[in-house]
Amino acid sequence: MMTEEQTKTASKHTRTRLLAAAREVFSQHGFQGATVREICRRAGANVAAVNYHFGSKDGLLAEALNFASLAALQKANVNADECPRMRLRLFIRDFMLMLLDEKNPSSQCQIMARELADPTPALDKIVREGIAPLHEFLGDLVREIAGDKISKIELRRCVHSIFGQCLFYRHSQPVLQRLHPRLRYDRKEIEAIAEHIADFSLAGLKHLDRKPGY
Amino acid sequence: MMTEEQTKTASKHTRTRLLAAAREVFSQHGFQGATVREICRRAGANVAAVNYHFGSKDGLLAEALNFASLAALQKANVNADECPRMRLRLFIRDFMLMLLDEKNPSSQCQIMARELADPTPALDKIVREGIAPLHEFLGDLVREIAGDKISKIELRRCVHSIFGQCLFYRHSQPVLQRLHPRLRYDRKEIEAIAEHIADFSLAGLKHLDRKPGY
Amino acid sequence: MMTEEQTKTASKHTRTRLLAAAREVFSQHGFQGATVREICRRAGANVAAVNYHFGSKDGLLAEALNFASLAALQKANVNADECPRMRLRLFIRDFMLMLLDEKNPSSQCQIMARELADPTPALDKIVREGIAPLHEFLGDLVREIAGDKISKIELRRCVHSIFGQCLFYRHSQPVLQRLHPRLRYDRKEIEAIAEHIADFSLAGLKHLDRKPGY
Amino acid sequence: MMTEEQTKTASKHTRTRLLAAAREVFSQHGFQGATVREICRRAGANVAAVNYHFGSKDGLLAEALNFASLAALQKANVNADECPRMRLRLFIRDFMLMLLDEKNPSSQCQIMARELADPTPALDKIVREGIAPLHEFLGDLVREIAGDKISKIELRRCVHSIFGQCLFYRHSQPVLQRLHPRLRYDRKEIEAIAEHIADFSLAGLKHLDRKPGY
DNA sequence: AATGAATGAGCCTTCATTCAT
DNA sequence: GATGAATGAAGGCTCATTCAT
Repeated sequence: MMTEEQTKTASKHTRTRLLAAAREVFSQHGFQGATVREICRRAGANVAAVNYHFGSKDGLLAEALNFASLAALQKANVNADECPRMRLRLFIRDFMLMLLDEKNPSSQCQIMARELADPTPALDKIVREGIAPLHEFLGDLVREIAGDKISKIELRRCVHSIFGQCLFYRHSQPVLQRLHPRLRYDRKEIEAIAEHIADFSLAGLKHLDRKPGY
Repeated sequence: MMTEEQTKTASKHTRTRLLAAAREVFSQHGFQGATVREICRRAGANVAAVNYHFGSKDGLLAEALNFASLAALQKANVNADECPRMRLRLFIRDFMLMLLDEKNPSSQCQIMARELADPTPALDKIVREGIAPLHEFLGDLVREIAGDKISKIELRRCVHSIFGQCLFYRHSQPVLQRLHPRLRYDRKEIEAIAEHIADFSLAGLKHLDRKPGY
Repeated sequence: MMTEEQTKTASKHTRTRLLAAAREVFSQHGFQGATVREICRRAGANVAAVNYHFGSKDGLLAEALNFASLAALQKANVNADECPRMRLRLFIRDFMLMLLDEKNPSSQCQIMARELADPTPALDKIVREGIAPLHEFLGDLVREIAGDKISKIELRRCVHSIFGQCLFYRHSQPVLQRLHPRLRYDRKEIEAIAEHIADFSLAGLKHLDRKPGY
Repeated sequence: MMTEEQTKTASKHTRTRLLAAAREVFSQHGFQGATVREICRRAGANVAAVNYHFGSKDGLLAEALNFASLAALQKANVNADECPRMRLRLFIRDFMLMLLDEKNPSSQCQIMARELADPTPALDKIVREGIAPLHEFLGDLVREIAGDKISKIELRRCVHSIFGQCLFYRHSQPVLQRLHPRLRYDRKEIEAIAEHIADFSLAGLKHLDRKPGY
């Protein structure tokens, strides 16, 4: 006999619920900080469920990773019928929304961001399939904006500058909460921040024209 | 019976050696990843030493934190007889050297950077005594450069943009190692990166003149 | 949808395949060391198959036991048209071949030999249906050789001496592999060992004539 | 506050008590069948004690092994002022007493006998330090009895025959208990068995004279 | 002032077994 | 007749912490 609540919870397959719970817990506590027990508890499953479905905690992480949203973001950007500078704006905005959306507590980006500070064996896969393509994508976009005069090294550093500005709001979130306790990162605020980063970065990129070779 | 070497090592108070060891281990493995045993082993002390001297692992972290170098960095910058833009260059360079210097494995900044991703009770102290003053300092400097027309909000975001670019190289180090395995962050490379960040940021700041209020 | 291969494999009842797999795994890893999963995997069956068909791991062991080959060995020996001493030689040779034959990985004897060291509930059945008749058989044979003068106690000890010599090569196999790494137990070697045991034992039995009553 | 019982139990150092408990449990259940929890329970220690003192279950087994009694047995035999045949009798008797003494439930021999059926990483050490010297010792003794005409191969097989007879009473104990439920292996019975094995074996060895080269 | 020994909570994993279909 | 999914008990081990000296 199940309560309605349980029925509802159990309606999705345990496997799927485990993945959802894992994304939540991993993004909140990091891989090391997360416990299989907590994940199973949230998924309404037995402790052994993780090992049954994914072989190990590592295996669960590997499957919890999902680069679809990152790929979608890139695809949408390529398809946008806009000039490169505008597409950079769009990219930063979409990326920031993805990074900071509180409504999606199991955001892939949060898990990935966690991995940076505390790498696990899964980081190789993350870099290969998630981050490297993203850096390449942004590199291409920056090249379109900055022109061919920009050196490879400088291009890379510009990409880092842009990602650094964006990721700061995720990595430093616990700090920012303490520095500015009242600030809420709602959609409007996120878009404003994205606009700032875009302005700031486009100005930075423009500057390179006048200091070629470097 | 102790060898001379041991006597020499033990001559510094165990307490001091524990702190040094803690800074090393915390900066390398993060708070959660560090183990009391490893710290005591490196300090040549007993497992119980940490709890004896500092009450707990948390207490050890709290005492291991040392904001002197951060304060020194700010003081040196204020005293520099340079224009604000040049002082921003200096600041970024010194900050980056502090963040990435591999020769100083117990860098406070590395510990603090770790804390961002995985807050412990010590984070409050870190933010209050280390990060908040630093943000304020950079805020003042940015204001000197950008002028009074810049809004408070915009000022804050510029500070974030600068710190974000700098911290990226620390937070994303595991990723960067995989993306560019050959790159070594020696002093020359760090200074080049700092120069890029300064150029990029100064251009970003300049741009604000033409978009006041925002 | 099944491939023809699978169909062919599955054509034997799952039950039968489970028994075969169980004999293999039990003889290789012992009862405790064997896992239901491994048995089911080798049988190409579901994890639940063992419990479905045999109720439990214990039940599987009970059914996996098969004393047919032991009975056959005794019957063949009885039917051999030879003198008792020659029949003892035959018996030891056949028993050793059964014990050590590597080509028959699911040998009953190997399972039974395992049981000796680590009794399970199945041991009662093994003793009753397998070992006790065997001891009785060998006891009769020894009596034929040693004559009626030999006491019951002494008879029993002689049976033990013979079985002990034989079983040593199975029980101590891991040790023997380390003591004499190069030695291979092929058919020729096994027969040579059997001949030695027979010689040694017949000499031992003969000696009793001169020391009756003991 | 401790009860007198606890005080008494705790009077020996935990480490020592753990070793005693381990020998008991290992000899009763084998390495795999033994649980760290049970060992700690019997030693009146915490579950973590084993890992603290011995690093792991494996480490505990390695330290629980003690070849002193085996070595003592050999030394006593060498020092005995007897003829080789008599020394073989003595050896078998002492060895059997060691193997079967029920008053010493943590007998090294019982642990070693367990290892044979289910080898662990410790078996290498056991063979190297315990069994190999023992086989060598018995080999030398047998050569003294059988003379130099005996081939190396035959010598080895005789050693195996003698050890096989002795070990049978240990390995097959669960079976023997079921075959002869009334029989008790008290000192008198053990000595009688040892005498039988010695008689049987000496007769077996004598026989070799008449069948040299083999 | 400091330590070696010991603790207990908790973690990941394995395994035989059971459930629902 | 048989299965994939799920369970719960238990196991070895790690770790920060505490105890007795």
